[in-house]
Amino acid sequence: MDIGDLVVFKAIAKEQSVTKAAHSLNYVQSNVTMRLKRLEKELGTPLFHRNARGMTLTSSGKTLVGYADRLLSLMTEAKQAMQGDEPRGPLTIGAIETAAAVRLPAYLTSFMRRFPAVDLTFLSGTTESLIQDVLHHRVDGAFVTGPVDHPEIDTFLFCEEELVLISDQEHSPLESFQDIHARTLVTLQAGCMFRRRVEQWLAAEGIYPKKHVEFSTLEGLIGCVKSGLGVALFARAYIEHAARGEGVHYYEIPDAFSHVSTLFICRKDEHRSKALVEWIAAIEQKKEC
Amino acid sequence: MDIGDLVVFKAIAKEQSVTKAAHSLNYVQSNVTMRLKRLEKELGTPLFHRNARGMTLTSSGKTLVGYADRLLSLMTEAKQAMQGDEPRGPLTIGAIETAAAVRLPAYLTSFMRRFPAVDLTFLSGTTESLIQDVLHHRVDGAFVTGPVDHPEIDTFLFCEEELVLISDQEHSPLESFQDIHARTLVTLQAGCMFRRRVEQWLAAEGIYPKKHVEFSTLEGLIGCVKSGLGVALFARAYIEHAARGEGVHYYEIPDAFSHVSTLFICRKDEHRSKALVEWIAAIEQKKEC
DNA sequence: CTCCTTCCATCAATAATAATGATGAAATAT
DNA sequence: ATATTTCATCATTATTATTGATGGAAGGAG
Repeated sequence: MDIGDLVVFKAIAKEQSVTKAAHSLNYVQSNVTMRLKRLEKELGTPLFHRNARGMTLTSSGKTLVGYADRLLSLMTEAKQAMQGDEPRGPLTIGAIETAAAVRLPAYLTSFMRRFPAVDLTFLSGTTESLIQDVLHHRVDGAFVTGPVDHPEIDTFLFCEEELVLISDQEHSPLESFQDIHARTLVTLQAGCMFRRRVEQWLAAEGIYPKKHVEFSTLEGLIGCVKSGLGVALFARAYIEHAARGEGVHYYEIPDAFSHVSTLFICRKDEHRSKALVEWIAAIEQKKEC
Repeated sequence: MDIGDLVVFKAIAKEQSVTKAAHSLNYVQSNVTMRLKRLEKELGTPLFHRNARGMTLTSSGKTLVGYADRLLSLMTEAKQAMQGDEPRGPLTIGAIETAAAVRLPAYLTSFMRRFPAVDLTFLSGTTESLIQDVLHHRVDGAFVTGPVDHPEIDTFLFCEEELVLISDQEHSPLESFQDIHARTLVTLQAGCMFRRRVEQWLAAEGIYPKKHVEFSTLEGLIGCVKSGLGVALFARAYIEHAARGEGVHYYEIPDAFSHVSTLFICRKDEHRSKALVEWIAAIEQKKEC
């Protein structure tokens, strides 16, 4: 069943005449007749009564008018959904745990409020896995730890984090970083930039923690630090946010290792959906403030 | 936006590959590529990411999948609505007042229960106007007073009515039909078979009523007879039905004028909708009982 | 690293389909 | 009766869809 035939059919039904329908469609009469015949043949039922003065719908024809209307309006809706200026449709964003936790929620809420037709999905991963996700189109973009330098990827600075060393308040405060020798180091799983940074720093300082425990979630990690399991490197903003800092000591570490940038990345070359364009625009606008 | 293109698009989305989609559709690969390109051009947005190993949906593509599903299933539904064995769609039936009043309601109720997908519409008229309505497709069929003899029309006996003369009970009962000379004759509007029959009969008897009042509805007519306005010719079944006979005398008239058949008529040659075929079948079945 | 395979895009040629314009037949209105 | 209006049919032309062959780009295997 061809859509064009349905348009022709509707015109005939409206004009109650093949000739008039042909005029209104800027077709020749015989063409309209042929298309109607094809439609009737395909459906196996006459759609019009042929009167001497024109055409009137049969029972089947009346039924088809309803379906034709629905089909054509659904098709129009589909086109508008694809072409409309308003962003809509799915937008899948990846984020490392740390970014997802503190800075994103507020941003995300305002975006969803502004573009309610966008169907936002989030998933988390490590910087490395997210870069692969972006390259393979598994996500439209992702928040990762900088720097990222890849010929296929565009980067946008989202925020800068300062890493601090955290420990619990039950143990006596650390006198110097050398005290870490006697403590357990708690990190997220391999691949997390926080973990790589802490390893770089400790290697530079010549410090080797007594033990190493690996966690997969941020909340789990911070809970363990609080309960005295060990020390960890963490984003200051996150610690200071929402009273998560209670029961925790924190210590600044050297600048060279403390500064971590969170970037939003997406593929460079590709066509970007309206939703993604707006998402990036919102990030750049936020940076200005 | 061509439906065929949407089918091709869905195949590509399902197979995540132009080549595989071409195979599954029994097309050549280049053809599938072309159709996809056309669709993307028409919608002004890429629908797939081109990876080296195949195709993955873009954001717009994901949106379109939803619409394509809806469109295709609506189209299938439309076809089934047109071709399905179950009667459905509009069925417009005309009836003279007398038939519509007594005999039809029960029949109609059972039909609607049996074929809920049929959208039944009723309208009333005179035998003459209804014959024209049938010929001009304004109704699919009609109940009229027989006999009907027209080369384009098929007839089916619906029921036989016996006409009786009715008068009120306030006046003294009629001693003979000659008493009608002194009474008012109440009829339906011109064109009603009851009226024609009463005129034929009275002419044959040489009776000329004092006055003549014309009504347009049955209930109005019978109400007026009851209140003593005059006499009328009426179907016995209707008078005896649902206590309408209270307050009314009735008198049999000669056989030659008393028997009236109610026929169902419809166009002879035309394609008949499933609903109409069932409607006629039900009438013929009823006759057997 | 190179070859091999797999995938999609492009293009020219052909097959299929749609649109046209002319003609005919049937039914009304003049 | 005649002119007019209607839709159907048909041959012709224009357009579009499909094919088959070729090329380039990206992984995977050796």
